[in-house]
Amino acid sequence: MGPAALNAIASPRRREILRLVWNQEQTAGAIHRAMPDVTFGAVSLQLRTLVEAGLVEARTAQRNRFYRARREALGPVAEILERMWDDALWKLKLAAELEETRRGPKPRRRKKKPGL
Amino acid sequence: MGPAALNAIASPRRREILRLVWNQEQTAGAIHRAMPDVTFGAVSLQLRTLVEAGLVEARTAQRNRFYRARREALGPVAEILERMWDDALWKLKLAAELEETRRGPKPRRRKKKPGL
DNA sequence: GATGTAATTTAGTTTAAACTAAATTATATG
DNA sequence: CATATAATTTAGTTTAAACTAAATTACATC
Repeated sequence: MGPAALNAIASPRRREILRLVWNQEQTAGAIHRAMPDVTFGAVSLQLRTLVEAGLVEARTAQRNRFYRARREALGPVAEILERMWDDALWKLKLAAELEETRRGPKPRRRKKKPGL
Repeated sequence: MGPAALNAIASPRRREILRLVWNQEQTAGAIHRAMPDVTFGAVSLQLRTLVEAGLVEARTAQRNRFYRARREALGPVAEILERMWDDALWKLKLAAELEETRRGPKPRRRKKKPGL
């Protein structure tokens, strides 16, 4: 548990990802599909932060990249997170939070590719 | 350990404060004097964050306000922090970090008070 | 080697945290 | 009540994190 790990679990988004890969590995694509309010790129960057903090590890297979939590790296904090996720009150709080912030990525006009 | 607590301990600055009030209470002034690279106002705001996260509590006496860590609120994380602070390697790392970032608040021209 | 799929990386933007200076609140003391 | 001390709060700025769109890499399949 270095400071990078403390920083990593401070972000709700990264905790969301951590939760998805907690009990079984998931591909980057599956993780992204589970959180449709952000782009694939954003998910990939957060995965990188988690890997660099040592909280998640990756395995490459063909065209996929499988991620899974390194629960042992969290030590006693693993239990804290599990309690947070299990707690019913918590679930309500999270639902309210998500309701507020999750309205999907704002649609932007796609830049026209300049023909050569 | 709510998410506010996880967020609170993610900040190096707040961990620095937490460390100062870990074993005995300190006045806001003493805390500020121990970190001369930021203003008193900045310290006060971080103290507020820590109190709101439930990690620190305050007691008022005369003109002073004494702060101390609520170690019990951190549960198993208390040990993690203590280990971080005790570890010699850690001390070196922190010293290097501080060397980089701590050069005191940038001096700014004081705005002249308009005479009425 | 063109096409398609999975994911990462880059460069730039937006959002939120941390900070500053100054104003303000509260309490004590002459 | 004026002055001084201790701390907080406010309003605005700076810095850093999170995000986006588009480009790029990597590996299959035709």
